[in-house]
Amino acid sequence: MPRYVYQLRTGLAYQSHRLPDGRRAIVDLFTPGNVVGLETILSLRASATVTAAGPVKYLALDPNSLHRLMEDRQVALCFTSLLIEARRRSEELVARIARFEAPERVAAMLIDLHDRLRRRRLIARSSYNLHLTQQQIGDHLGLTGAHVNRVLRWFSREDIALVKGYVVIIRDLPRLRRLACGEEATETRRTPTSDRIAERVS
Amino acid sequence: MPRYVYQLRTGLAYQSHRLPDGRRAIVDLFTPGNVVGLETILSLRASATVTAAGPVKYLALDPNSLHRLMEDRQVALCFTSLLIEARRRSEELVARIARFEAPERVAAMLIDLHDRLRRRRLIARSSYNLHLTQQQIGDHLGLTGAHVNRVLRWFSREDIALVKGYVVIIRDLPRLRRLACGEEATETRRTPTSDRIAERVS
DNA sequence: CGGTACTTTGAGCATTTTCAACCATTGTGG
DNA sequence: CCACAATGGTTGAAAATGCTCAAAGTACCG
Repeated sequence: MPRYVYQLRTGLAYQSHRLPDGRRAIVDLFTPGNVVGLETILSLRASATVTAAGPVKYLALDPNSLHRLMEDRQVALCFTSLLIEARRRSEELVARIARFEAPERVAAMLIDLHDRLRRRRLIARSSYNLHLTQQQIGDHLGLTGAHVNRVLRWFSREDIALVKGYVVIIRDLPRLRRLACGEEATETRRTPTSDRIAERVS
Repeated sequence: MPRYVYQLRTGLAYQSHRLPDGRRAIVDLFTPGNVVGLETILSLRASATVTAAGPVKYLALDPNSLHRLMEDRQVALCFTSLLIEARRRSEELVARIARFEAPERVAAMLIDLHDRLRRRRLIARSSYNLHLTQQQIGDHLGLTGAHVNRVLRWFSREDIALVKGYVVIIRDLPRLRRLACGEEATETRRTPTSDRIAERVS
């Protein structure tokens, strides 16, 4: 059953999977400009749910208009490019969750959103709107809401970033960025062991 | 700099990211039929490395032939479909790593590969070839090699599946499948608490 | 053989979860 | 204006899952 395709205009939306026992994973975040439901290009059913996080505006494309648009080679290429972009987002998220510690994950998410919004000139003075609860952030990063809270408190104490009431204020962008790249030791990280260095040069 | 696109014919390959301090994440596994390097369709540089896991055969497409092929609408659609499939793989991997416990992650990987190979009739009697070290499996699932080992020993003791010397033998497919869906309690999982059930029905 | 790469295992430890309680804010109906 | 319920944030103590490190075992290969 073909469905609509949406382009987000303002606000934030996310795509999530839910497990039988209630666990939830938020597998992608959408910022303005992102297109939702690209898999319906090929009339495939969506496997996941998309939810608006807070108030959003979007542009809806019905399946017929979409097919007409896809006749145009340029438009088709553009959609392909959006798909490639979405895939890269997913891959980076995998790496982030698989190999980052909690503070790095949160930092990476904050930086990622900062950069995406900034590229669209939707950001002023390193502050932006993030309409997600700490539980939702946890579901996105593979953490519990409680632990997200602890990390955010730590960011706050260290004056790295403040996240309060759906607003993010980045106080130390360079440091946050280093954290987001796994280049800065977190609270308790040890220095690399000798064989980890050995592995690097091999 | 446009590069080649490859279709894997036999064997296994993977795409990985590496962090500055040596940590590695294997963000996608390729089985026969999968296409590697799709992002070069749009002349984008690849951000990740692709590695063959053991002996492989593949078909290489140089950028020129690729562009000629893409003239054909049907072929272009086919590539789009491959991209959508790749994206779905990534999303499922995110959910798996974010919300599954270690045994579920390993089970999900084994089942996923089993199903993908079976669809291509590359599997006989629930046994197949998996040319990955336990360390590589860990890098794929966000675990350490040592812990992957413990999970595999447990699968072996419980006679769920045997993974030895790059060969997987599934002994209890239904149970492995239940584990892979998060529907079966692992070693130490408690029964769902009442409010988790409450969340489910809400 | 010696070497290399991988697996296996144990002991101790760290990060993160669980569970529980309490607080803050906001909206709602009386 | 005041309960009040509902939602989300904050925090602590205990538990656990998974990690680190180290050592020994196995298998293969030149």
